[in-house]
Amino acid sequence: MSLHMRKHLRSLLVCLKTKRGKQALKFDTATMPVIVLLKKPSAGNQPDIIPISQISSGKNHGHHSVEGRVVHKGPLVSSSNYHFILKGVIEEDNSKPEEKSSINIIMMGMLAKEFSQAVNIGDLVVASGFMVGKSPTARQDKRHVCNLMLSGDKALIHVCRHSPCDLPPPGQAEMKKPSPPPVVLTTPKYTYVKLRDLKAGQVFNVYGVVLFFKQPFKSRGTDFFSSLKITDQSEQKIRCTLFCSRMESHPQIFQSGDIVRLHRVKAQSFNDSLTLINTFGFSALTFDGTMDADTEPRSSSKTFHFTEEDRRTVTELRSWAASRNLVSQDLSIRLANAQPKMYFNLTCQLLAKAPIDATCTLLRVWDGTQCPHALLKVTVDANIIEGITSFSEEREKLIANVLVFDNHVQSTEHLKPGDFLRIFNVRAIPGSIKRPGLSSNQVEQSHHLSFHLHGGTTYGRGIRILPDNCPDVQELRRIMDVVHESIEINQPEVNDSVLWHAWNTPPQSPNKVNEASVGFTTERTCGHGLQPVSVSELKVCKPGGYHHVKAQLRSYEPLRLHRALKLFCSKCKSMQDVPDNRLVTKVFSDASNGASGLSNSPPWSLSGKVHLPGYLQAGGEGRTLNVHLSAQLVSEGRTKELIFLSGCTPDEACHLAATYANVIPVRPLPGDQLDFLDLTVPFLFRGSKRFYGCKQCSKGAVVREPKADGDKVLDEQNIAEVFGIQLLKFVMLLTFYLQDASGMLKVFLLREAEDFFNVSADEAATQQEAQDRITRTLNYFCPPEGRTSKRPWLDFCLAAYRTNADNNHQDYYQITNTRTREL
DNA sequence: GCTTAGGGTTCG
Repeated sequence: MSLHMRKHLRSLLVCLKTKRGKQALKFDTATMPVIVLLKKPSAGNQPDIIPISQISSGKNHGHHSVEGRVVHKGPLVSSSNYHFILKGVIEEDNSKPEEKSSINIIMMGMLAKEFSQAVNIGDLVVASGFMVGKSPTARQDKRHVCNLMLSGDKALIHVCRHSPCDLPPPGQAEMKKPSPPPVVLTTPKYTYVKLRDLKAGQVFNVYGVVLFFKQPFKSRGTDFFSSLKITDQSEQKIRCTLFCSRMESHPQIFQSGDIVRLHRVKAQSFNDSLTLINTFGFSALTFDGTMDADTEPRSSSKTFHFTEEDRRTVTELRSWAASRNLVSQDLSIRLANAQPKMYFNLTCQLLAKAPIDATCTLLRVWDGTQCPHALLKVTVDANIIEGITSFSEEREKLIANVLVFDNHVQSTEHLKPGDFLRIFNVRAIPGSIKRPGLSSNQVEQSHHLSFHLHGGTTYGRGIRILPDNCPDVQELRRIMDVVHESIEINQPEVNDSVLWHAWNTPPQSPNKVNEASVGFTTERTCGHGLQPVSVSELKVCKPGGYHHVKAQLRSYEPLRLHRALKLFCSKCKSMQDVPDNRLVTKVFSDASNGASGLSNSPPWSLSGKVHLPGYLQAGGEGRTLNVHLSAQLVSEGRTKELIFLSGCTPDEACHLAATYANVIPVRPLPGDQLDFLDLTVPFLFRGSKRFYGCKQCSKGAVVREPKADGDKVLDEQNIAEVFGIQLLKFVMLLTFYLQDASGMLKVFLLREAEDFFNVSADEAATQQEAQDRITRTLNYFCPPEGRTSKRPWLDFCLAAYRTNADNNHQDYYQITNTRTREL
């Protein structure tokens, strides 16, 4: 490839990139509508190229493309319907005069814009995914009687630059650089109408909250069909009937309450009410309807138009829907709550699938919870199972067999083990049902549940794969991780593993181990006269209030207990992880490298050097650090109360904290000022304790001379106050998964964690003994080597609450008025 | 080529 050609292509691609950036549109190079190629695509990679003369409006050109050289390129025109339109003409090379070998091409939408920027007159292009229409200008321009219309997802234009002669001669390379669009474009603006204002026969763009939906399914015709009912602030409920040849072009609705944006839908009267039907150029975006959820749209198209105003519309619809309690009946439940005869939506992970017969497929799924009812066991020949064929006994208890019938068998074909699914309108069927094709040696149980997805699409029956970024999937993964870990720990063969021992540093004092062998229990300290309820009863209680339960601790997280420690800001109420030691070391080291060490000292300080012995450094010969002392404290003989260190490591700060009451790592600023290191790391070392400040609430914190009036002791409180630092407090946060015969319940241990363990978070942060007590307690409640029967039954008092931000009516529970007692 | 389906529980 010649140099000027490379240059030209580079400038072309750069231009595409920057232009896109300005439009703030989503692009994926894989589906970029205009693709610049160095070679013509090989025959296998694109539809058949047919001669332009063979184009006819009566033919199906769905699999055809045409090739031609661009002989005319019109201006890019802004259009209210399609955002942009551009007309061009392509002509076949070596064309015969008697053939109609030049044809008008009309590009719409982003394709037009891309074409305008990327393609020049003289370029050879291959167009595919076009519609064929009658050319209204055929008489005048003497070109082909048809024109090619390119818009939407399928439309594609390849620009072929396969030989140097396609490129401009060297001298013209600069001139041929794509110029800005020849028309001044206004920002395209879509207008949306409220559902009450729809008029029959007209095409609209609308927003709506989904009240009901059916997954797209193959119609008897050529398209996938999906149906939904939406509403908006105008209180009108409107049904939508959508036909798209591609499954992905349908709105990707995961649950009722999702919000859809539909472009180019036509209002039609059907059965005395208006229905919306998609028309040419239809596109859909879908948003999570949950308040405060991400406003990232779900779309199969990479080139949708999405503005801040859209974001606002979504937010408004969300809060409106929340205030109207529109989607109160959430049919999604966990296996733990499945009851006989229930219809429900199951969000789960597929572990294995197996064809039973032509009308039935078995899906083996789990959602991390255990169904309280005995489940149907299905015996299937291992070699027809796709996915994991056998599970441990513990794992098997968590797996549900879902039998999928008739039309849904087809939609299981593309499912892969590991996929996260939502199965809509599953039915829990009690008792034993004979199924065709199943061997007779299946275990019959008197009271078992089986799960069926019946044929048909009533009530939105169907299966959908949920993408990884879906919040429900993330939640599921998290639960599964915990359950998975807890199952692994319960496996005897894993019990001795290095991992397990690594998590549990052996208790420091052997005496404590003996004490621990006696065990622990919990007791409630509240005066509530409440009768304990079962976990499943508790879940159906009205929100709020206190509840007593008797349950076993099935698992907890974090399993690595040091991660239960958090830093809490009492001012902004934020909670953060304690920074990892490697991160702390890096911040210290960056600060040392950035400091020259030669700056002047603040006027209030006495500066000097301190020598540290070599054993602190690996193989080092000792280090000399820059130190600053408060002149006033020194004059009062209180030299050992406070020292500022610059260029030190965290270990060195710790080491000096044995000699000096307060050690503050600093870095010199230009001039004679000192500054704190990044507030990610401790700003103060006192004895074995490290103190952190809130980044958010400590803006404007400065190192200044500490005031130590009279004999006032300098501690973390008054040091933080003097410097303007908002001190963070250690807290503990654990999640317990409590279980009784009726189900599993996730509860938090936060506010009263210190009372619960009878250990302060500060102690847990620094003292081995405190850490041991927590570890021993949890090991007793949830024995790593133990089976369910070994877990003691524990009494809890729980406070139930709903957070304001949450609109999916998820209840949360926190352990309160409960403490552990040594037996 | 211009339909397909147009919500309201099941064969198993």
